[in-house]
Amino acid sequence: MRARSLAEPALHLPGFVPFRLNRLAAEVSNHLSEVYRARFGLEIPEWRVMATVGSEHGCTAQYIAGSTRMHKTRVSRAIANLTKRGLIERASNSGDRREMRLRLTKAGRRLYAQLVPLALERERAVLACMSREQLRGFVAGLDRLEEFLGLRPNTRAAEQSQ
Amino acid sequence: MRARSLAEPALHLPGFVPFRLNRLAAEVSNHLSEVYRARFGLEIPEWRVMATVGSEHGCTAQYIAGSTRMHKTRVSRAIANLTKRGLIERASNSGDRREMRLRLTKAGRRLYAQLVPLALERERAVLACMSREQLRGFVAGLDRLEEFLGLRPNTRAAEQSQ
DNA sequence: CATATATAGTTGCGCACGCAACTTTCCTTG
DNA sequence: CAAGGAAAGTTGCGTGCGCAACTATATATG
Repeated sequence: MRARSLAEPALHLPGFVPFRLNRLAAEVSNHLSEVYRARFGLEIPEWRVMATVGSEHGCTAQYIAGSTRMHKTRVSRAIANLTKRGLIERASNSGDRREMRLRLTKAGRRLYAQLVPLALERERAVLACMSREQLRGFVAGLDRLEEFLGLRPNTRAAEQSQ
Repeated sequence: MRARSLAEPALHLPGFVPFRLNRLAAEVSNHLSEVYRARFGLEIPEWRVMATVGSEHGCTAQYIAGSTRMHKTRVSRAIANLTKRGLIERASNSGDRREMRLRLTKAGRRLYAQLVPLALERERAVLACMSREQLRGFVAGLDRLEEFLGLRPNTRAAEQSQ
């Protein structure tokens, strides 16, 4: 466990994994945003809400905040925008009147059906730079890191937000 | 190359790599920020500038923007803050009086010497969740993605900014 | 040598974000 | 069933960010 911090601390940002992850994530997001921003007028929070509600019909804002790890105010504003645009609808008819069940409207489902194939294609185009073996190793690392950092309980309720 | 977008588009955000990268990067950054924010009062842009200037003595703001892929205004403001705090100093004595050569001050070098080992330790602590073999595979994927996305020319001049 | 164009860096502006505080509803516990 | 506390969601506020425009300097061109 001896660190290499003797005379030369030797931190080079381009080789520092936390920095590399940030830069890579930002770059990949930029690629993706051309799809959901330029072509559909959605920002990242709106896109994430659409994607979540699209596959988890009837979920709550709290659930979205937990699974995407977005701050609940960010989720709240994204939902407000999407509702105003008529892409999702809120139903408070649950047994718990504090929470709002979210669903895509007809227009929302139409947009979702257009958006998803394009998003998947963008993902595929980026990941295509790796061999199948490389991709397997990379995703295994992702899995491991997410589990270690407690990002894995996606399917579960994800009650404890940050 | 047949996509799976027939009836069910099948996009599940927790398995969508661009999203996973964003979430992971944000989480790792949070871990790191406890070091440079709480203990040294630096935000991400300031930390990146410190780290860059610390290893690339005499570099310019343009170089930092290119290598970190931060917007030049973000870099400019970070430099202004760090200069105000007396951690870096600007010298316009170059042959080109438009650009400013950046260096750590004595106080800056002191802070840098404290900060770097802690940052490296945080990186190590996170990466320690992977076996040596897993880490190798993960970093290989990182390398490949960065090269594909044009994020690699770090050591070079990085003249073409975004 | 004058004009035009490009580059390094800064600043005004609008906006999205996170924090804290708030409202409303639910769930305790006496 | 009353009261305290917790949870879902919203909103006011301050701030950091990106865009566009700007200043100043350097370089190209007639």
